[in-house]
Amino acid sequence: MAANHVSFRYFVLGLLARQSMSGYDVKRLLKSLSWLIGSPSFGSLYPTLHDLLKDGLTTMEVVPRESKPPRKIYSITQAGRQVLQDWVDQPATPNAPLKAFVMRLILASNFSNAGLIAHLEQRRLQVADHQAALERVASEIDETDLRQYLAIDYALAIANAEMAWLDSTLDQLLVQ
Amino acid sequence: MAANHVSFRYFVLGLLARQSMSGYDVKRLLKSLSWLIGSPSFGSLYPTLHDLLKDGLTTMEVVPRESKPPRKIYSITQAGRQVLQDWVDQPATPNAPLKAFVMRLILASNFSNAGLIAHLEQRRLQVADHQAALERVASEIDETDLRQYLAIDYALAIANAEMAWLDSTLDQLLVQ
DNA sequence: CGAGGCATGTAATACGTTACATGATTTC
DNA sequence: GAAATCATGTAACGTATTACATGCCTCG
Repeated sequence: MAANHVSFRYFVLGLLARQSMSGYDVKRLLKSLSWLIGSPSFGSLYPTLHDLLKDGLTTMEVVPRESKPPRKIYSITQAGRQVLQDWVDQPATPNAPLKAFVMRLILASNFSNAGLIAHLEQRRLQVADHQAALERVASEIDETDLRQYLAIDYALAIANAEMAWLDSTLDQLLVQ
Repeated sequence: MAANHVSFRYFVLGLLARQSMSGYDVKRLLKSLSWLIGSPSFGSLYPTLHDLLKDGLTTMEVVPRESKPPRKIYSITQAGRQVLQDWVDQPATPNAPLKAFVMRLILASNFSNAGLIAHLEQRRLQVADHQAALERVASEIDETDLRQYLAIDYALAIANAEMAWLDSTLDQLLVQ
């Protein structure tokens, strides 16, 4: 139920776990990371912040400023940290989109090493599946039209790069 | 206005331009390509198909089968091809998500060489921007926590791979 | 004999974007 | 002096997912 909403909610909570900040700050941070995960509009960000507050996962402090609208600084609570930890420790859903993987990757780096490794290994399995599926498709169209092959070739290039990164990163984490 | 919906609509139309098929066939095809673009549910696919038909961009033929529900085969019309061509020839929106790029890449391979090159060059500019943004973020956090650097490193690895693919593919297309 | 694929479709619900509202300050 | 950034928020609207409804066939 509502996996996207839930993960975005927790992702925002995770950003607040690193550092207390205002909604505007969250937006700015998200924008700088927007390439692979996108950046939600204020229309969904502010209500999310209000929900987290209402559920006791954050607290909010109004910081007034002279002749400017006051900033509202959100901080994570103990309850919030617990909920976040539980979420990060959960195994990823089987066919999670790239976006979900990256969001968890950003947060997982704050938590247990074992969880991080599990997360990467889970992703490795998925990427391997995708590679196989892409190669299957490639073998079917290869001979007909080179132009049609472009998109598959692109996807394979990305998948191979991701696989290489996962392998080398897992190596480094396991050696430690 | 509703760029996502519009592009998905046209993307389906583009798949029908390659080959006439049923809604179920479209779903299967989308699933095989689902890695980078996702695969919509029937709840949005069937209404989209109905819309395209209603707007005269496709025709539909009911193919009955003994003791099975009949299949509904959709084919693109001349009007549909025109609309599709116009859409493909449009320059990509400035900050289009990866998904939109891939959808257009899949379709662009069916159309003009010049349009395809323009599409790739447009994307090249965007990826270069992203690389710069990621490196800016990387330089800010580098020294503090190596674990936090992971997600940035991941994104950079993907961006670099995409850049390499774009360069080599553009080379090939321009030589011809 | 149950699970999953084939094949279509609708309705309720949840989600997200766009547009609106307000207003000072900084940058070109 | 216009445009962008800072800073918050709500309401209308569009879009998508999930769940429901139906039913046969095939593979293990």
